[in-house]
Amino acid sequence: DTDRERSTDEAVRVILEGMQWLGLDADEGPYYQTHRYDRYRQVLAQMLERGEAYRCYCTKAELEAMREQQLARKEKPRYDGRCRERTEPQPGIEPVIRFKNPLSGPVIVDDQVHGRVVFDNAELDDLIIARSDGNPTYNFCVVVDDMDMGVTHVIRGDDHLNNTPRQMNMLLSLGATPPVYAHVPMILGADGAKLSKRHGAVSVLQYQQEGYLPDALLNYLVRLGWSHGDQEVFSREEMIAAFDIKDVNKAASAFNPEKLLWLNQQHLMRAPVSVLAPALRAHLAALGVLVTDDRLLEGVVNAQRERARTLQDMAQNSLFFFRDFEAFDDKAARKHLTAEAVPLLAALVEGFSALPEWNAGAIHEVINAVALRQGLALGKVAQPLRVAVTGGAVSPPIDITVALLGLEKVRARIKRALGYSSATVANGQT
RNA sequence: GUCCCCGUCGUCCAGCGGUUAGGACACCGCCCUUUCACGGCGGUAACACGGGUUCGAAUCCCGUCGGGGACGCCA
Repeated sequence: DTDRERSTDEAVRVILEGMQWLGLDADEGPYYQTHRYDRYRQVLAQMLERGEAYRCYCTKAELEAMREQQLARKEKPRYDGRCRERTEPQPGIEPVIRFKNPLSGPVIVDDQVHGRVVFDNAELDDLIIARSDGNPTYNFCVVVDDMDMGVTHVIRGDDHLNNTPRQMNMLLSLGATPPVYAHVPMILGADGAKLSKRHGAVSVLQYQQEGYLPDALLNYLVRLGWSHGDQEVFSREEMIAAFDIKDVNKAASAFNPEKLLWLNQQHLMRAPVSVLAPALRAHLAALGVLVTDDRLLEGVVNAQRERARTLQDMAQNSLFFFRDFEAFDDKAARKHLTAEAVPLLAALVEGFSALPEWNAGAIHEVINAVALRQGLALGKVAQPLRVAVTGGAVSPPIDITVALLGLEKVRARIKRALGYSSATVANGQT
């Protein structure tokens, strides 16, 4: 949080809650770099004293001119170290502090993903480690933190690979042993361009809101740049057991929302009711439905788990279980709630009402018997019934749906459907 | 522009000198089926290009091209 501008309470909260939702917990921390400024200043003073860092009095205009010239000469823009020998303060200028990077020689990064990467010190410049207001910068803070906190492994996106030699130089200068580095490939947007808000670079919490399971998101992400045979679906435990940083690829990968959706469904099919039920309850609540019947909630989870790709879908498609639908789906009603359906629905109500035991098996037999008696295919009876009790043409298996709904609601809804049928008959719309 | 990284189906991965180049998502058929799904079977689809090395290259080397990243008193 060394950047006062961007490090808002909200930004911090989103990170912490996102990690918590994913179940990615930490043994210590979190640590805030703003709380450690005294320590950074102490190291800064020490480096200044030892000549490992120096004050730079260059103005922004001067720096800008330098940059322009270098660009014009087709060179990599970088600070030329002109203040290295300048010892006298410049009046009216608050200096920044720069690290005195070695002028030559190689810096070798033995990266766990990329292998050996060699940089030339001549390519590196003296980076600013403290701003003119005295505040330390990120690249310096992390170095001090890595040293102080005994960090052994740094695993981060490979956009940081270029920072590594500078950080190693500072660590070496401070007499610390650099940690092991592993730079994992970046994730690009679905269009192959850098990930942006447009295509997926949203807060982790947004995936929660959209009805993804944390394990599914983790599963999707872990398979980017990594694999374990032909296995696609991993439980959290399986990921942990199979993963090895050494098996990670070097190439960036594109974010594919379709596959995430598929994986989420796979996890929805496998997850225990104990995790799905509360999650579905929350998504129903977001749609304005407060669930009071836990048995029903669990039944719905099991009935819907393989036909929803997100919990949001599941909630949306399950509304009719918890409250009466406002109107029949037009197309479905016109097709199935016909005059021919009236006697069928009447027979079903009769059959259901006479049932000594209320369960899917018994309900199935009633539907079957009605179809048989009328000489109709099962679908000819099932569809009108489905539209009658759910309002639409899509639902879990009709016997299970009816069983979950209960006799009372089923009777009321069929009665309502009979009203619809006779109304259309009266209007000559059949 | 300079430096660094990367390059197998549209996408995610397998492949580690000899394979009909394999799996998954998506897409297209067919099957299962009371709807929708799930599931099953089959199909379309790739080694960026050019040089080497080798009896033999997707696999090794070089170059080209392409993509990404870094180059900030941001992190």
